[in-house]
Amino acid sequence: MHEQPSPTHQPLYQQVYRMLLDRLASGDWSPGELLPSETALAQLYGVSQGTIRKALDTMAAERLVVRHQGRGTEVAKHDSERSLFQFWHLYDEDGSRRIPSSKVLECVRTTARAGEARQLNLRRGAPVVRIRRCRYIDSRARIVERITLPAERFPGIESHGKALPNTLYALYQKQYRVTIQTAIEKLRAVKADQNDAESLGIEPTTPLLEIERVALDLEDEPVELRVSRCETNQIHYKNILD
Amino acid sequence: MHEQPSPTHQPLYQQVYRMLLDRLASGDWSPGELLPSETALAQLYGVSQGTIRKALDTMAAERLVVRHQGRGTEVAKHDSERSLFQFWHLYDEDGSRRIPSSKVLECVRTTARAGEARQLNLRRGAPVVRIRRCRYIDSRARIVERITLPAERFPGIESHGKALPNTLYALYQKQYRVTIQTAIEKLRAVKADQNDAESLGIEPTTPLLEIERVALDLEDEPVELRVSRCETNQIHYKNILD
DNA sequence: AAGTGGTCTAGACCACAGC
DNA sequence: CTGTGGTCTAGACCACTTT
Repeated sequence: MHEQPSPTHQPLYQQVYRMLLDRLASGDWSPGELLPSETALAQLYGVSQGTIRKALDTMAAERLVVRHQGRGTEVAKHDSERSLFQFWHLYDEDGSRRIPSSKVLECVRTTARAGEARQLNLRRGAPVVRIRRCRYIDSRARIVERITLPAERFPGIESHGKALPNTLYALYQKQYRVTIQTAIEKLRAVKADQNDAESLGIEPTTPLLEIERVALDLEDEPVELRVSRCETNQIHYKNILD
Repeated sequence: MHEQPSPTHQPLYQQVYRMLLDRLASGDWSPGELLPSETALAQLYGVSQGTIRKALDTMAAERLVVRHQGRGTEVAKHDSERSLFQFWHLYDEDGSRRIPSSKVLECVRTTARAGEARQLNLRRGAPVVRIRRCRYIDSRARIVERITLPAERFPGIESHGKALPNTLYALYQKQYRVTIQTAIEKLRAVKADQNDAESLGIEPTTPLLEIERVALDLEDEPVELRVSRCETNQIHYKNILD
């Protein structure tokens, strides 16, 4: 079905993409569910199957959905595997990913500092939940993390206390209907401070890799701020440019 | 045109992609040139225009070619803009990319050390060219780099001496027909050594961000090893995960 | 005006999953 | 066997660039 050549003309498949994304974000379909088939969607939106296909292929490329030949198109789930492959960049010297374990040191509700408020797009003093945890690889403490969440998006999450699960993104999605879609990281080299040194069992002034991550949801709203400091003697951050 | 359903069956568009990639790698078309039109390629390979389109769209997604409506499909060129957007991840605090200037400290032909040989897929002691340079942002030295090239792929490059251009990838492509397609980076936090400290005008033990990059050509052969050490007070490494 | 890539459609056949 | 997504084709029309 064609339409008016208006000044704000967008290709059909982009319009369909937008509509499907909105429905995903509003929770019309849950992670793990199957979307209607291509032919059903084509009828629903009054376009050809090829147009639906192009929209779905785009969403698959962005990992919003997973296509299964013979089965259907599934809404992407934050199983531990996806978290690992999309959001975990720390590798061992031999090139293998190491799944760290975590120990929560602190998990409290408080108010946003100026920097946190700016990065999470909140007003200053807005309620946030702050988590500090230490992460272990081969039972050696390698990473200290400070995580800040807007309390409004995660009501009552602080009640988990120190029993918070290791894979937070799966928790966000399952319990709070928040899907992490993108993350922006800033990396710097810093000196370990007294706190870092104690948590990691190293001497102060040891160089650490600081990773400051802002995670965005399906609608590109920032929903998590995470600052990780890593001891990079045995591990490194791997990035592929292509 | 369909073909036999053999056990090694690959979709037509992937076969076409492969053939086009081979012709690109072998230099049948030069960077900046226009490929034959979709219809011409369709005739040439005996497939439909849609199949050619799918292959070309894939190549465009990988930045191997650039599509221009009304003009044609161009072989991607390593202008400074592309180098900047694909391979430069250091940003200012305000979020803008800073183009550094460079001063070459050393450019000599020598033999590969064990580590260099391993990463560049050479035998130990193979001839290499080693470059050391210092890079400046806002006329402050921020980065020291050690670059290692397999001499066979870049014959005579050492004769440039200290007059090497700032944008090396454009030189590789233009003068040596080597196109950098991918790069794999490993990031670590390290202490500045005596050399770093002198070059950057900082005190030893200052934490530096070390970026170890192996750059690959169109055929995924490693063709450059580059170790950069950056002072990250005013700049940071930015990475987007999506 | 001619030629290019971009969008959209319709229909055929194949490969795979599940009943 | 049915329904799903994956591949391939053919043709129409549009938007853009060049001559």
